Amino acid sequence: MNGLTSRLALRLERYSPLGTEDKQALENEALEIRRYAPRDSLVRQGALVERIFAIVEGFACRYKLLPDGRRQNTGFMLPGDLCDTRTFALPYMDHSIAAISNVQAVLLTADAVRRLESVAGLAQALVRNSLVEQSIAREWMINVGYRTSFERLSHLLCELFERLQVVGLTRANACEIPLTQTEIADTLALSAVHVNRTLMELRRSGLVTFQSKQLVIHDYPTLRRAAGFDSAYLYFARSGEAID
Amino acid sequence: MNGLTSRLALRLERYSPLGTEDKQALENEALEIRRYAPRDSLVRQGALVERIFAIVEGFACRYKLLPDGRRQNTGFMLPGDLCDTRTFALPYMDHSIAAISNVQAVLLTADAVRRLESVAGLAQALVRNSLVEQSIAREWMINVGYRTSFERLSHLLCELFERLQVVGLTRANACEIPLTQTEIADTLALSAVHVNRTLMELRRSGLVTFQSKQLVIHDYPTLRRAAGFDSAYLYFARSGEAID
DNA sequence: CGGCAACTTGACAATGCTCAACGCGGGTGG
DNA sequence: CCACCCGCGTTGAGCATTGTCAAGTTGCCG
Repeated sequence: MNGLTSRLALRLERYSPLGTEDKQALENEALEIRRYAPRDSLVRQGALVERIFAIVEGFACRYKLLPDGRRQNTGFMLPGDLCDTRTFALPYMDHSIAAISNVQAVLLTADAVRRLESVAGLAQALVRNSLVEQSIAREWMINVGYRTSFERLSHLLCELFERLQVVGLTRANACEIPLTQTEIADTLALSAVHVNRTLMELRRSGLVTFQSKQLVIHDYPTLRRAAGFDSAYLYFARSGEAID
Repeated sequence: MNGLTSRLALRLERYSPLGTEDKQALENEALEIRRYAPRDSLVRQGALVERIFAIVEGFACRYKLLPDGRRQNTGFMLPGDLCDTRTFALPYMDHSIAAISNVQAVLLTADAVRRLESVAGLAQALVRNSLVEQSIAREWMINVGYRTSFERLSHLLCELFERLQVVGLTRANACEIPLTQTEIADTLALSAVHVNRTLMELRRSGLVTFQSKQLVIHDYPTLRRAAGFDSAYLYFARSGEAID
């Protein structure tokens, strides 16, 4: 297996064990690779669904725009993340997807997806992948809903760290998160100014520093507690173990 | 077709046309019916998934609890609504489902779901049903995120009205919505007190009255505009027409 | 008739927003 | 090579929306 689909495999393996034939099948469908620069659009709201994406490198995000220009990010797609394979069943996109950093993505056609889903080991992993995306959406509703700015930000950082950890993109207690404060604001439904202040507060309280895209977590237990973070909603099995 | 699955069929038909054999298949699987009183639990967070639900009568809601007792409703299940058929692929529920009013639900086993999905006309409708649920979740993220209390409430009322309309549960410009102000508050991430004030404001401005569970919309065009409501995310085709 | 849940209203507090100004750094064009 | 510019981050001051607390009312059900 080359580097291209290895993150995808790492990710899917947390949902369901994969054999070599499963990984090979992934590799076989990784035919069309595309690169995107920050802010490039992958799909736009209202567009027909002709390809779905598997993110191989970089951060992308799903978002919706309000008529007055406000923007809400409804999900992040990290390396190893894959769109719901059933997306083809709807005629148009209800939201947009754009690159945040430099992104490399595998484009999959409906046919490619059909072939992948017919591979025994992959089928379940793909289904679970979509279900977890829904679970994350529900958790985010709580995040932008009842949590305070401090909890929101802490929670997002915990989630990003754990999701990156699964695909091998963290070092001990640090990782790279290529988000601007404005992008975090559009995710947490806060103003950019307030994200800045909250980030300062996190720094002053010694829990976390986040500067020049580098996240360093100084006190994870306290951070988790402050965020009310319980990773159950991510459904990550320890690698090599069954999820249930 | 008896009354039991008729709402379900009405709903699914908006996603994909159904033939008589499709409706018959639904009817055939409606074996286990259960009734729930307000606040009864249908499934609890953490529980194993053994049955999924199709709501035949009444309102239910999905929700998560925060450790300190705050509660966030993450979705409503109205008559005709059906859980994602793939829910069985995850080992435990990440959220709970409870009845809001008196509820009548059809319980479906994994086997029943498999049989339904093998019926040509139903398969696509079931897939779209789940995708729309995800689309609604994204819209709700915006709702609890950037919208003001006035917009939030207006938006929720628009959504509920249109969803009920599809299953024939509205009269001209009115419908029954069995929600308390506290339940609305837990949905919109507002305090119950503020929901009350906002409801008053809607009433004073002549857009809507909502009293003793009866919603009456006096000026729908203005309400929609105030809410920034665009029903595209619900993906309802006009009955009898293809969705795309 | 009593009791309880839901609703209503007022006063006050607080979290987070807006506006505004300024620093900093990297990229670009003269 | 330097100067400028622009995006991003930082900070302050004042304000607004919404939360909290508290008290009181209404209406239904037993």
